[in-house]
Amino acid sequence: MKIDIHKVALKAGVSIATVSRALNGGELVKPKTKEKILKIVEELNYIPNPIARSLSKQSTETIGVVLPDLVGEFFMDFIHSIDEEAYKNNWHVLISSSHSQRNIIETLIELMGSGRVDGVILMAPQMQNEVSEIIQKSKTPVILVNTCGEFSKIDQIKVDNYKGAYEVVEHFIKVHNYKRIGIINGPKGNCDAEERFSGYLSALKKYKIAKDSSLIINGNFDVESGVIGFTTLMNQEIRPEAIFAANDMMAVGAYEAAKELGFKIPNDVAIAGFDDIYLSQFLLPRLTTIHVPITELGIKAVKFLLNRITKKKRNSEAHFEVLPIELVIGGSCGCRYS
Amino acid sequence: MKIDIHKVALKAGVSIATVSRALNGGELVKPKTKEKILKIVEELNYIPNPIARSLSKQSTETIGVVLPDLVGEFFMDFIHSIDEEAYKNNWHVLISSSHSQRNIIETLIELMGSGRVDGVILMAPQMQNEVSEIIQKSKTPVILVNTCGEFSKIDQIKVDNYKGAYEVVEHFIKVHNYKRIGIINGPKGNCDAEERFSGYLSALKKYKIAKDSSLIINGNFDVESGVIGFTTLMNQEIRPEAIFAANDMMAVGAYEAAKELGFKIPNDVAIAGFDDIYLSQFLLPRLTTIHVPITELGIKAVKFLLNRITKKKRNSEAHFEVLPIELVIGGSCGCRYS
DNA sequence: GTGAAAGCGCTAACAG
DNA sequence: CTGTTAGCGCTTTCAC
Repeated sequence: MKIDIHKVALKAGVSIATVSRALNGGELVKPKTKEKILKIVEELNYIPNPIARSLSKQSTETIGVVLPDLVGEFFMDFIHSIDEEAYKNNWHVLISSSHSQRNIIETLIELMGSGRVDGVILMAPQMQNEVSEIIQKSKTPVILVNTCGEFSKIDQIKVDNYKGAYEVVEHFIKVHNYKRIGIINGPKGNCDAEERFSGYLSALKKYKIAKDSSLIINGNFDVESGVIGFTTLMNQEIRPEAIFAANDMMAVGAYEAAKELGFKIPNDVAIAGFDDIYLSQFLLPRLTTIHVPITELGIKAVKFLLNRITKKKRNSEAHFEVLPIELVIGGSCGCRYS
Repeated sequence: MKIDIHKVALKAGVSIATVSRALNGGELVKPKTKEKILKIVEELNYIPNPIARSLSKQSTETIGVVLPDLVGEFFMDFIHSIDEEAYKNNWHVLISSSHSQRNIIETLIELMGSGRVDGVILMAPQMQNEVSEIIQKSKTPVILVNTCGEFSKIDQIKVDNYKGAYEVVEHFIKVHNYKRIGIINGPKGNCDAEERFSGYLSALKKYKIAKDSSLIINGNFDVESGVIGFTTLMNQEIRPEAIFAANDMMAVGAYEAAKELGFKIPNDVAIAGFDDIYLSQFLLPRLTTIHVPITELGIKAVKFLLNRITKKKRNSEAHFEVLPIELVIGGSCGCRYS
């Protein structure tokens, strides 16, 4: 038998309003009454219906998370950190991903318009400008994660792709004295990829190494394009001494191709990646890469979003934050590593 | 400005009931009227409030997923497949995991009692019997995934752990003629682990190899316990010729320990795992393991659950299904593999 | 302090 | 075919 607030009220000999107050507000109810009610709630295992509550309060106490995809531990870690942080604040989390049949914009619009969530965390490295307009028009607070550009009224938090790439390349140059440094890029239009590429270029410039377009290969963040990228680079007359793969998955592809083609890492060519995925520590030699603080990203995203929602800071300055990354040295860059 | 069903009705010059019907039922509305309404809905970007709808219909069209944890690609893949399948049926998915502060039972009870979902998929390899009672008492349909035992009234779907383990060990014996086969077990009380252990024992028995308790080590499914397990096994006077790690993570630990201690796989000792995680294909040599059809598991879980919910098959026989696994041959068992 | 009653936005009889 | 109306379960004024 479904037990509702009326049953509790009946058994306690009070009105439903009092039950509601006892459960929420707090001190507007006589302690004795409250105690009695809570006891009965306990006995009956009464759980207030959150749907009804949401409808009445016009707030759901849940945040939506819109992701480009639902694959890999990277997103899992992100979700996990969001979930934990939300739970600490007694909020719920609704995950939405762009399905095969549906793109991110639709997902976002439906989520914001539906009243199903009070705010959303949007991770969209390939965000079109259209999206920012939609968000600015909406009354639902949104925080952008790993998006490019800066928007006047939207909170934003991201990882320091530029610096990460810069540090990798600088490490190649300063520590190992490599001059011919190739890069396997991420996909066009992907903001993470573009920032990483820009970090690569800056480092070269800083150390007065001329940009050589034969060393710049396009990839799209998957293993396969790492294989192709590596193969292309190493099949040239003059080979690179080092290759920066713009993410670890492509670095994995590079390892595969190296094995296939008989190149030794780092003796024949050094490799570095970006992301510090779990797998990267098991590659032989361990991959030199950039650690991305994904957990911190999730936690902070929740914090700022909740701030925006509950503190009614709807009009305050947009928050913009870039999280620092960290160079993780493995053996693939030429450093000795055990 | 929030736009609701009244605004649509007003603009269309009909009652809200008609709008509702035009949007839902279908053919009880004059085509002309319907068309007009739909046009206005479009214009206004009206999205029916799912909260209100749920309250009214007493159904949410969302399924809950309760997981032991939110870590690793295994769960990510599971979630992904559930999400896709649910989306195909226009259902939503709510993910709940046992948080650091809260156990799986509480999570389950709250979810079932709240009215937030119409049914739940519960993955609980360490399920206590208490849970099955709770489920049987509840009116919310639940499907159990990867749980031990069989319960009269609860749908259940799982992976064939027993057969998987059996096949691995049989492969060791029949193909490679190993006699001394060690095992690094999963945690006590974990059903997957127990079934795998039982498969191991059966295979030994079948081929008339005596059980040797010095070859049986306890682990708990993490890398660390793989390291310890391997080390323990290989530090004995008489070493095993092969080791079956009850999951891939522990096999990874075994690889690490092997490298540390200077053992070559598979020459000094053969290794096999279980799960076929993404990482396992990048180990050198590639790990021989058991592929678990996680995607199929998710899809079927959704299908049976929706069946139970929508077809009102609340009383029909409980569905019990064991999904077949598949032996994946790498080089770690001694087979040649490129 | 507590109760009565008016919604929250929508669906589903019940009339017409 | 379409409108009227009574809920769905809860929160929240407004009275008392």
